[in-house]
Amino acid sequence: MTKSFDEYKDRLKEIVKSKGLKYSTQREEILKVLYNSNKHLSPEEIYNEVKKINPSIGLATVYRALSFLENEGLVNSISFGAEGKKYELNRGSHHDHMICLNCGKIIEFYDEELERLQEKIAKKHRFKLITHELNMYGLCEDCTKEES
Amino acid sequence: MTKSFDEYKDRLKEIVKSKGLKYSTQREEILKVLYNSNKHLSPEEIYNEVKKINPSIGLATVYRALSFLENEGLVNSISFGAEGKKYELNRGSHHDHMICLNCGKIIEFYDEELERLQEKIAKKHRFKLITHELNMYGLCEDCTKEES
DNA sequence: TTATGTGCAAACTCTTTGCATTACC
DNA sequence: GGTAATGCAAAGAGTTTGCACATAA
Repeated sequence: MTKSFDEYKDRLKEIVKSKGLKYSTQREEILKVLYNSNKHLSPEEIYNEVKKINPSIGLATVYRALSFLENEGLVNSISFGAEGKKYELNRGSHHDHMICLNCGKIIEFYDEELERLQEKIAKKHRFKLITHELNMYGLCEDCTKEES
Repeated sequence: MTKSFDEYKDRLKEIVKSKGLKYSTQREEILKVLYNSNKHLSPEEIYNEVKKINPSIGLATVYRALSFLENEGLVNSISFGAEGKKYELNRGSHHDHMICLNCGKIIEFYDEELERLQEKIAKKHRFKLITHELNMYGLCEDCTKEES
């Protein structure tokens, strides 16, 4: 089952309150854009989306809000080679990514065995694993066909 | 057994020749810096190292050479979250990385099972895997002790 | 000789920061 | 009313590009 936007909004309110900070509609709007997107968005893309709701928002606010939201764990970022950072809403489920080198499509996946194996590898090196990022690059189904 | 620098140098000469390009000492010097380093270096760090050998080299040359060397497969880059791209000599063996969030140490590792598992996952999604990058973030042995 | 590679500086892109103003508590 | 957050513009950091000159083939 998928969470409603209000649940994320409430979580944001909680965080803001617990830190003695002030609530702002801008942060909420940015969160909403990420909620409504099923893709990973760059700061610039997020900025353009939010402007549709709130034309007077500034790019700096987007950057500041994204750092804030990421620090608070509401949002995750993934960084592709040269293309820079992209953001997605943290929907509570960890996953990794396959990235098509031809069309840029991103396939998210989660594999239990993969998670366990990483823990095992970390342990072998006496490394305390906190998080990880796995990006698999190649060709998606459509682009494989296209190639032939 | 570990390859001598001349082997990398010869490979560079081969590539340059086969493409009808011209050999330059700058590219060789940059390759040498990477050969002598056991760490991942940023373009800036590489620039500073090369300047010790060749004080008149320009930063732009370093960037151009790194792109070239990476395209030709002599060098690999890995991109950490915000810290940008770092480069290492491609010593022929694929590996992944564990990055200590406390001291920044990078542990390289290779795990056969992990490679196989990724192939399996890719196949399940009809994805043609070409390459991948796995970064595991956490605490290295020393920093785990320090924490207690 | 001729085209590639280089060094320098300027241009560009992406991100952060300072500051006056706005808006939440 | 006091302080955090915003919007704007300017500053920074990192990287790329244009151009004249140097250099390998």
